[in-house]
Amino acid sequence: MALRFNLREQIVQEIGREIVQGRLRPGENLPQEYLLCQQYQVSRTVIREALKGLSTRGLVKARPRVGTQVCARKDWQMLDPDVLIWYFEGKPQGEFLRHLTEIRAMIEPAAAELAAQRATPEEIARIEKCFRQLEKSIASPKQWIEADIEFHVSILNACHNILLQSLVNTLRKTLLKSRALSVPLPESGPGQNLTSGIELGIDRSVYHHQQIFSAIRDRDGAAACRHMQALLRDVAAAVETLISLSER
Amino acid sequence: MALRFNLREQIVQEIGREIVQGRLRPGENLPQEYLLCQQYQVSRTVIREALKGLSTRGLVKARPRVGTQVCARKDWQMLDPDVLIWYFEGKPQGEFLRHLTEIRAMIEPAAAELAAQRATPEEIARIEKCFRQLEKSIASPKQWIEADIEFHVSILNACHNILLQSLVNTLRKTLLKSRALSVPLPESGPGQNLTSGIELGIDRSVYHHQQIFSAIRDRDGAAACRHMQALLRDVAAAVETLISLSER
DNA sequence: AAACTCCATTTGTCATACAATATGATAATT
DNA sequence: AATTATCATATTGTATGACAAATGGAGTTT
Repeated sequence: MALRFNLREQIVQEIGREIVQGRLRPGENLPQEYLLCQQYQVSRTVIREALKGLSTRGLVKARPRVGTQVCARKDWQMLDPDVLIWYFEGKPQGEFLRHLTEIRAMIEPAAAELAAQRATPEEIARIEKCFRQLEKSIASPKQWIEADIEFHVSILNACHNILLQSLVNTLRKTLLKSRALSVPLPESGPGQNLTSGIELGIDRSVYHHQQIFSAIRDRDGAAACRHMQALLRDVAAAVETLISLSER
Repeated sequence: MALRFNLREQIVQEIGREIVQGRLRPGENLPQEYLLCQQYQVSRTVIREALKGLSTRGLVKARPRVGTQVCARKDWQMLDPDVLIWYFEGKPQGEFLRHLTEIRAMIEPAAAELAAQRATPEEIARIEKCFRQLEKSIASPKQWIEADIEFHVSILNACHNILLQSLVNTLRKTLLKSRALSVPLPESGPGQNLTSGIELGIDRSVYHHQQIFSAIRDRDGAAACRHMQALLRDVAAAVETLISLSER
């Protein structure tokens, strides 16, 4: 067992995975606290604090005399980064990226349009700064991904909608915590064509980003929306490519 | 203090509000555990389990020797329904509805289009059932709101995107837990014109819903998108009306 | 100035006891 | 017989006291 966490956190992770990945099913009772103490060889304090971590995430509900039951899926706080990670760990590679890209394709064009109307001069300057950083990062995949994320976050923040910002922040945290992005890079040996393929895509990507930034700066919402759509079509295609490559 | 909750939950709520509503600021230290025990007149067990609930939501971080610090806002799990409610409690009336409607206007047209492509026959039947229920509920505001929510949820679920479903579920839970919807109804005395205004809107609303359902059934994504946009324009206008009325 | 050692402070963990609560069985009442 | 009231019991909720582990800083050495 990894020692990155304290006892409580380790047990949260273990039981959390058991539930979210379906080995403990909704309605089932967890063993009683004193049995969990024996099972994990820890004190009841640790078990109870771990169960609190799960009940805060809506995964279990404890009641005296009844015990601790696994909640129905509709009660789960799926938008907790840990819950999301546990969930997608149990799914095929790339599934998270696929869903993420899809919801981005729904949101970001409309968000770009709104940002074009609402962004303050400071926010436009911030978007430009992120774009310049992106231009400078085409050589380094790691830096490029970071700069790319910052660019999109800066646009979404310019919408001045706290719910949107919260969603983006959650997805960003999940993306960075998960290994979703660290998968395709290791196999740079035989897949040299993958690298060139990505670089081919990067030129188009930089162009799209430039067009999006210009449109927002010029307060042209329709154009910002259009170019964001085009960019996300490319992203979706790239994700599918990565998935098919990682399946070999 | 309401006794709806156990001690731990009460303290989670109290300190959670202190943080999210800004009376305890990021970087600040909470009092040490033994001091909190004195302050709230409870055992350290309760304090620790409460702090655990806050740290799971990303509001605080505890470290030996250093104490328990309020986290930066970017670390907060804003999409936890409790955190959202605490946050909007500190904001003007209707602020949550406004932000909610805005993010719906970004997402739902695209989602309706996707649903038109992807919905299974069962899901289309479900959407129709929700629409029929809506038609039957025009007389009862309470039932109408429920049916309306179910209709939109059924469309969003037909997109088969777990992230989208999770977001919708979170917002739905928050809406139902908060008093956001229970505000305008009490003042039905002098505001009779409000009622008639809403009923005028309901006719249009039923029409829009009908068009949306038909478009999805007929696999006409573009039309579904168009009609959803029209509906949400009306919703946004209604929200603004309610806000201005509640400000009198 | 940098690295190391030690110390004091705070949270982390353990153990035990008792209180509160919800369920099901049992008894009392109609 | 059906319903209600009571009680016993199992499980989590809370309290208390003790010790362990981790961390930051002061002081020491190089």
